[in-house]
Amino acid sequence: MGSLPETIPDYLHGLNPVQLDAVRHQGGPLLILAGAGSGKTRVITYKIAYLIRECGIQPRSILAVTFTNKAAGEMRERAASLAPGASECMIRTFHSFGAWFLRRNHERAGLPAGFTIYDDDDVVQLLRSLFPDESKPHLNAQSRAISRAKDYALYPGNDLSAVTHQHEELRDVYRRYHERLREIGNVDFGDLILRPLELLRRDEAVRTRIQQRFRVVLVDEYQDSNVAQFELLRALVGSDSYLCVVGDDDQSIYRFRGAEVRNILTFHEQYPGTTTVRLEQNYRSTGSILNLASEVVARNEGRLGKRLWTEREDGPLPQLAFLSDAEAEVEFCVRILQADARYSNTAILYRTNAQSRLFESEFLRRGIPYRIVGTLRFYEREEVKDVLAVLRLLANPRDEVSFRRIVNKPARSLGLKSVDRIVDVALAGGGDLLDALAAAVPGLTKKAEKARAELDGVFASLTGAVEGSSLSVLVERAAEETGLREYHASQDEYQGSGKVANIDELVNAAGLYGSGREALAEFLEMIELDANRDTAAEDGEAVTLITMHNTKGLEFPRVIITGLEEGLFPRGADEGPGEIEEERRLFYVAVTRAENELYLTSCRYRRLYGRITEYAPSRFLGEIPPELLETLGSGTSSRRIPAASGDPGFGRQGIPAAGGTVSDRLRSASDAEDWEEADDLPPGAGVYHDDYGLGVVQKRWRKGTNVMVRVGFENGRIATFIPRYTPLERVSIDE
DNA sequence: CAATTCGGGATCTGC
DNA sequence: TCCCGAATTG
Repeated sequence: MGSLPETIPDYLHGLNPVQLDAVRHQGGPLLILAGAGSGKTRVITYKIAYLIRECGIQPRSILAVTFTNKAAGEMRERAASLAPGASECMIRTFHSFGAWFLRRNHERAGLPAGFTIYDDDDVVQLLRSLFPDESKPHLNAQSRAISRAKDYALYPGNDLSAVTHQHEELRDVYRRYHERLREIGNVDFGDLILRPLELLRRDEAVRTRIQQRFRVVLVDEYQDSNVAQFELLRALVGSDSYLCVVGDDDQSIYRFRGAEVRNILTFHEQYPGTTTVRLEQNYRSTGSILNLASEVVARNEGRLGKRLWTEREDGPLPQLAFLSDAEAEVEFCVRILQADARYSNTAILYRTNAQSRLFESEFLRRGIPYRIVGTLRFYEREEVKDVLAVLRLLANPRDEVSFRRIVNKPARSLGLKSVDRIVDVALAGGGDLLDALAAAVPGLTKKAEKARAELDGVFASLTGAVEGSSLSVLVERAAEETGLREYHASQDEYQGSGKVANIDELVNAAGLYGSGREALAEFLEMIELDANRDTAAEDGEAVTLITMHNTKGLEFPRVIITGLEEGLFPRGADEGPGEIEEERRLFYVAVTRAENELYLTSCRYRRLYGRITEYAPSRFLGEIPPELLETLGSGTSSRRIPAASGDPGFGRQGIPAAGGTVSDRLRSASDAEDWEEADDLPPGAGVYHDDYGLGVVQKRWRKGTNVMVRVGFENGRIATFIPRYTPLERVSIDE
């Protein structure tokens, strides 16, 4: 690596001293612990520029890995503006890097050139064709377990008990899935990491070549990496490569899909000689927002520890509103929105996508413009997946999942039986389904036989078009000649959906690619991996509706975090302490999105599966020192705020309501509900049960004529009771 | 083989 | 409450 320049180049002058250290660091491994809003992207992009401009590193020997395409795109753009050569760097997501690598080495990796990527839905379909008698929920669970196993780099032969309790069953399911997927010649998301890892481990020539190519490896959002990615990184980084990872252990929120916080917590052990740099100055939020965030996350045990600070002033205190129900919550948000002409200043955050519904319908009704980030992903739409299935089948004719998807859509009298016969013929002869379609298939009815011949004609013609015409023409013809376009057009007609428009969008997108098999594979890869590109225009005055997970990396002048109720957020109230810590980190992420103003809302009643359920306020509210926020309408709370205690899973006290506050007025409507039989057992109340001991009421709802309560006990048990029949003694649980 | 109806169960987060 | 899959019927 080049020598340190004597003077600091001009373009680095905007950096603070710690950032500058991180940018100029050379030699051994570097871990940058970058707090929320600490200018992380800035540091990475400046570092890329610095490596190119000052250290004489070839741009093409720099690999930067991110977790989302959005982050990759942003990094690419910003780096290129600092150092023109940076456009030659390889800046990709882990998965997209894996796909690139496999595409380039497909032969050595044992894959056909036209392999495509199966998403979760495809995986379930494949499992379904292997185990037709299993229920869908069960297959969903198996698919999740398999993908989790792959996150941990586990194979069917490994001990899978970490992934599921039914590991014997999973082993068999996983094994058959694994074999079938190899026969088909496609990969799933996990394979995009695992198969490059396998190849690098077993093929020294490939490993040496790639290690020589990438002299510098940068990883963003390292706290979200999983075990397989950790291993891949290790195989990728040679002894003379420079490795720099950037992340924030406090923002690790993807455990459910295999992210392993330990990767970042133990990085310095895995890579001896690591230099650690902490970016703790926050440039985003006011002091009072940061105070609140820090207080909450400080309760987590498993963290490296870091305290954000800011030069900004304290600003207004975050506000907390207790509301009666989700309708009142919408109303509350609307009022905040109306205090400011700029809708785009505000983001409304929620834990689950389902919560967006009420906001959508109300905003639609009132003419409040909004945009939803990341719910319906473009390629997951039915019509898009249909057309893609045709294309994928052209790319890889052994793709059984895609074949089954479109063979009888629109209906052409090829039912399950006939399709099975065709697939059987294919399996008997190498697995090529398009060949089977062209062959004589025994046992078909006259009608089915005619349909088979027709479909064969369609695919023969499309196959011919793969090399001959441009990709957008191919996509167009694929939609047209299979009848999918017409099929969806008629759906549009009586549903008023915009399916054809989406197909057109797909045709458009294909226009950016060339022609031929390679372009086709590249296009399909982009669609699969760049899942949530917004079809709607980004700009314009609109409120943002978004899940907390999706806000990672974003910021807004004003943030409203909704649904702070025990059981909704944190969600995994009945799971282990690890789950709660993860939820707490998610809360931290959500809070630190806010630049100037922060609002928190908590509803007493919420409709769940058509039933009205009463919830206790989120325990996180009890973890905030009262002086750090303003409870709406008065200085005192109008509802029981859970008091924090040493044991994060337990303990809160009943503070009787203080009347006459704004929040009281806001929640008038549904309070009229009577809960006679369990009147002294509202959520948050302490109870004693003869067998289970001390507990806290988590939820209360109606079932038929009975009132039910769900109680979380000190010993970790969760149980549901009908208070009318079960003796539950109301107790005070103050220490 | 396709269309209609009915009943039971429930996606939490997402590359 | 809503949606999907199974059973039923044409």
